[in-house]
Amino acid sequence: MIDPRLFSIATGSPEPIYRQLVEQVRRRVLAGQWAAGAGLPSVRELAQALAINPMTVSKAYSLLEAEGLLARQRGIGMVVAEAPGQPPPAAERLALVRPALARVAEQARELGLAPHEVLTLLSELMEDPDEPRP
Amino acid sequence: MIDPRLFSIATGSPEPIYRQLVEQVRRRVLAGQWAAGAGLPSVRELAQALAINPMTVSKAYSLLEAEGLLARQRGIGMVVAEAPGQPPPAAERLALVRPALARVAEQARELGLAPHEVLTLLSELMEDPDEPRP
Amino acid sequence: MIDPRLFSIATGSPEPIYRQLVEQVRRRVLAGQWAAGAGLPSVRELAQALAINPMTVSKAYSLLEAEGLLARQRGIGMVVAEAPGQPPPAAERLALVRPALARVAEQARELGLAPHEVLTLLSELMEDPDEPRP
Amino acid sequence: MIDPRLFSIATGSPEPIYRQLVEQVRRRVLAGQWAAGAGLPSVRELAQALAINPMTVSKAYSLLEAEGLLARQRGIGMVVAEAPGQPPPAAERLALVRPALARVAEQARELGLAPHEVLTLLSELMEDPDEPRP
DNA sequence: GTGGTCTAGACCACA
DNA sequence: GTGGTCTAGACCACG
Repeated sequence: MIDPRLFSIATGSPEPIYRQLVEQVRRRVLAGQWAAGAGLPSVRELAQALAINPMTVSKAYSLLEAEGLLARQRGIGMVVAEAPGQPPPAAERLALVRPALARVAEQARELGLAPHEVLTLLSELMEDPDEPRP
Repeated sequence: MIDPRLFSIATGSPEPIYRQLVEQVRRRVLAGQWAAGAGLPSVRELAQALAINPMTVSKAYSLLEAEGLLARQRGIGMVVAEAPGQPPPAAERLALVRPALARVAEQARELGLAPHEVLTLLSELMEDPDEPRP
Repeated sequence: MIDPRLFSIATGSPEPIYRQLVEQVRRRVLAGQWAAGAGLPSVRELAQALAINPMTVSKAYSLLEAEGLLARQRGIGMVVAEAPGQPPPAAERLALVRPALARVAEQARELGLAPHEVLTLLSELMEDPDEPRP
Repeated sequence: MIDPRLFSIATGSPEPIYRQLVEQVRRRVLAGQWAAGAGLPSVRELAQALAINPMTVSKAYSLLEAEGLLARQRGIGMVVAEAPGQPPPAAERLALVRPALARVAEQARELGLAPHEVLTLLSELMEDPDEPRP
């Protein structure tokens, strides 16, 4: 079973808890970090580990089930859904960051930044996210 | 007067409309793209152009006035405030997109994307944001 | 605004209330019975009309929004989403009844019924659902 | 002994597994497809063949025994009970699919489908259920 | 044990 | 006014 300690929520964030959970799971499943069929922590267990209400976890799980990323096994719990046949292609995963990237690009243009400035910064951030600011 | 068509809102975005407006104006003023004293569209005019509630525009203008970026001129409307003294250096403007860029970079890494894939996409988006997806 | 009295729930049914609502709305939207942009009853209003908890209505609306059939207009309420470009083709609507039809066909075969017997019955039911049984 | 491969369950269906089993058996016994006295697969064997919990099979068998369709024979297992007297007429068996068929017909009408479209689809499904979708 | 559903009530952000 | 989120607690069906 997937370790409940792999999940985390930022209580101070404006992003709702259930959505933080949804996106954590979605990214890990799409990236293939969890094998198909792997069992997720039960609603009650994860709720206790995160000190939140079980319904909040349940809501996240339900949305992921509707999305087809998780499957319900009755009496067992939630498991990672079988991939529809193919491992997720890079193009599809790339499409997931496109909207956020487009928003940043728009902001950079509004700030009058040159493309190479932004690209250089992104390159650094992709290589080593924890690098101290110059 | 500043053209209302320069403003845009993404209705599908989770970001509130008033904040989208605030940050668009803030970035353009900080980038020096609008001269001090330039007049902004009236609340009613901008609200109609964007098909949103006038109260939403008013809220954005009020926040920008409180921040000192806009000033209210009786009988004229909102104008761009005098620059506080110095034109902002590129490094400082670049720092404004750093958090958003870092967030995207983290998501991309979680998705197992290679840096060059993301950089290529950003490069395209910086050059021509309206380019149709392949 | 769409009349709340158009909605109905069968309290005795094993089908959950929120799902009854989801499917009622889905069929009507897909059949084009409601124009794009038409406003749905507010959560509170529909909840009161049906004498159920507002969260139950909210859950149904949220699922329909995730499915893309409804859209949230902030401060206004839920509206029927714009069709992606085309009115829903008959083939797509037909596909929606395929699983249920396949299940019935399987049952009929298990009962040793001849195809023409079942087809005749369905034909009657399609023409006049309230016809008394022979 | 009745071949365990005659049984099938749809894991994705909202219908509980034990009820899928109960109704499959009930239909086949009523249709006279299995002779009285024919032996059913053992609980363990069927559970393994369907990859489900033995308790689920046991529950289905118990319900069918209570209904009088199956009988428990010591040392042998479950067998098909003696027919209550008369072979069931076709009209009676047809009545068993009527409710499900009426439900599908109602959904099809709500979707604005023409009777002949639905009848054509059902005809295909009755002839060859495993035909690939066009 | 598992998840699902519904209720009741509180608080929040947005328009 | 709108919907969204979270909590708490109850009951149910399934395995």
